[in-house]
Amino acid sequence: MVSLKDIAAACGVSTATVSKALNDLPDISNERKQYIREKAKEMGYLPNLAARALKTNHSYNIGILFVDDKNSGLTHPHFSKVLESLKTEAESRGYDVTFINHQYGKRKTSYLEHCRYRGVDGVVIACVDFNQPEVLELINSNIPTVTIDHVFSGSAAILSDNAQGMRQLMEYILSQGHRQIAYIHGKDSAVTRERTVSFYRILEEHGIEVPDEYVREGIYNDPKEAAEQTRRLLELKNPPTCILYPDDYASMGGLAALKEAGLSVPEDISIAGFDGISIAEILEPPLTTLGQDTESIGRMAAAKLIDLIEKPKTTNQDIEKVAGTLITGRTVRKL
Amino acid sequence: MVSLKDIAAACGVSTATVSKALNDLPDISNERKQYIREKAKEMGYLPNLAARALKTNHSYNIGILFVDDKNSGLTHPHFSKVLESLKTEAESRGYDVTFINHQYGKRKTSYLEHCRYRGVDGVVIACVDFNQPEVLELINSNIPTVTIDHVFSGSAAILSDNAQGMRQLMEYILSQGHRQIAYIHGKDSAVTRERTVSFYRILEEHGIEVPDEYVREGIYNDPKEAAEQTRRLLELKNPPTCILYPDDYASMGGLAALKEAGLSVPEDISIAGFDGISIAEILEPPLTTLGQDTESIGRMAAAKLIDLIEKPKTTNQDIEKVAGTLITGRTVRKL
DNA sequence: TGAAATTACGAAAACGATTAAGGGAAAACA
DNA sequence: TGTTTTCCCTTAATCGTTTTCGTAATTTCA
Repeated sequence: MVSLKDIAAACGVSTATVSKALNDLPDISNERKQYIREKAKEMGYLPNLAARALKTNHSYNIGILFVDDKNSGLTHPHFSKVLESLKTEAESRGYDVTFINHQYGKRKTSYLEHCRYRGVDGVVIACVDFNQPEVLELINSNIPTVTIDHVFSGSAAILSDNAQGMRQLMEYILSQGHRQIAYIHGKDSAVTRERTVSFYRILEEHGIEVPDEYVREGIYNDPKEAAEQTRRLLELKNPPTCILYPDDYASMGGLAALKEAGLSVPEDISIAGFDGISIAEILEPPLTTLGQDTESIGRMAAAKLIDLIEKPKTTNQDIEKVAGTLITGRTVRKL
Repeated sequence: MVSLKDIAAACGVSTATVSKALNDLPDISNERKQYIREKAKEMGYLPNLAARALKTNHSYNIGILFVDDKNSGLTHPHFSKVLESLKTEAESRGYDVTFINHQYGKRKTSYLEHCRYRGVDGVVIACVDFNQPEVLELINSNIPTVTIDHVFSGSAAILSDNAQGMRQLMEYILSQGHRQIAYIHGKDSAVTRERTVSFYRILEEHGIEVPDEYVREGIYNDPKEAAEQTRRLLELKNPPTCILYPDDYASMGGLAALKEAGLSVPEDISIAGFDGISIAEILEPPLTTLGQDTESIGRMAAAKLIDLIEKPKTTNQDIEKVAGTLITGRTVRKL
């Protein structure tokens, strides 16, 4: 591997000069700067990141902390898309992405330890239980953090506009004439609360009362549980004409349960998901859902974190909302 | 951050001694070794990876090169599961995982350059066009590599046993009485060839002739294309009783096309996928498919690569096959 | 008991970069 | 002409490890 020293030798200057030339510092005459840069390119020079990191405490590496209940990791139907876009943005700014966890080699480490050990410059936190002390420890550390879908003092945040999304979805369903709308929501979390509150508010605005049995707790991304809750809803004396699921993936479980019960969607009963994962659109009929702007969420999270890393002056407490888009699909029929 | 120097000071020894004690070198008396280790733990010492990497040229970082035609990245329905298991295994052995690509910051880099720059200790290569010169350059470099689903001289490989998988799937379909079996395969690749050859061979073994129109080229993980090819098959004078798709995800496109054409599965026509992605089992009816052992593939790839990194004596040319499992599902009916 | 071998440690160089401080030469100024 | 600035460049320290080599102290052996 060619190092600064080699270039210095080839150019007949000191390594300091080469370093400055390559980093575009003002301390070097223009012609020499050009010459050195050309020579470096010609020699195929690649800076040694380890050496640079050692000296500057800057690794060009950002961490992702992402641990959902179901341990889906990279296979999470919704977040894998966010991650993909996050990764793309990070890469385009010269950062690599490392997953943070607490199993490291033989020993358990805290998230913070893993971050320090790997020397990440910052961390994006998504989809974890934000009340875990371990997570708090990380957020309260001096490592810059950006959280997704959760606001935390001491951390910037990117939020999907769940309330507005729920509104778009509900307004559409209501416009199709539905009045008996059930909602199988996910486990309690900031996102869940936001959506649920929005759900109740919108119905109230329309003067519609919701029977308690219509609102049930399910589990995010758990089709079996969604199927189970769906069966419960079907047993009601007065079953809903439309069922909302916590997410698209769960809604597929609901769909299966309905089919098993001999009902067809949307002729006999309507359903809607949330997220807009890619499978939703290739179902027949395509799923009615609220498409989250995963591309923006991921990109903005990376961008914000890197801004925080590179210009720490930026306030640590800004929050950006990302709007979703209604995907009409065909699983909600006109009554 | 506490460094070797701090521990050395606290223990009244030199940094060399501390380093040796922590790395369990024989050059240190046992009692002192114990004492130093305790002190280090007590002080919350974490080694500085950058410094270590600089000195040892070992980053405890492995690269993943993974670029499919559809640029699905982390959202690839099948490989995301392989990656997840790969990542888990790597982490359990103290390695982090970095994605390799050729957009890095502003400039384009070759895969090899990215690897050298990030200083990865080895690379797992999957799902790329193995004929690209860039990929060859990487494989022929001195960086240890493991390829998935492709054999290359100069690289270890983990292979899914596609021929055997195809056999299991076909034998099942044949056992259900099907004789008119169409196959929409993916674009040409080692995997595609292996499956296609197996497909023809098995039919031949059973004395069944395949009309040319029954074997069509589709695209992996492309439901739209699968739908299109499905429609073509339905137009035939003598349409098949069962359609094989390149993968489960594509088969959902086929399923939608069939449904649109007013056919129900499996009553009117049977279908089968390949891979065994999680959605397959929550469809109603659940998809008949060949489940690939993604867990093993990912784990073995990571394990082999790390073995290669840590004990370079291991031959560079060993190949392991991973068997799949038939997932019966209910989309192939008995004729 | 004296020589050889072993053990346990430390001093110091190195890895490849960044960067503060210093200095020589040219340019600017009086 | 002498002094001050300015411009470029070098020297050298430093980041936190690992590792070679030297050596003092101890043990082993003849």
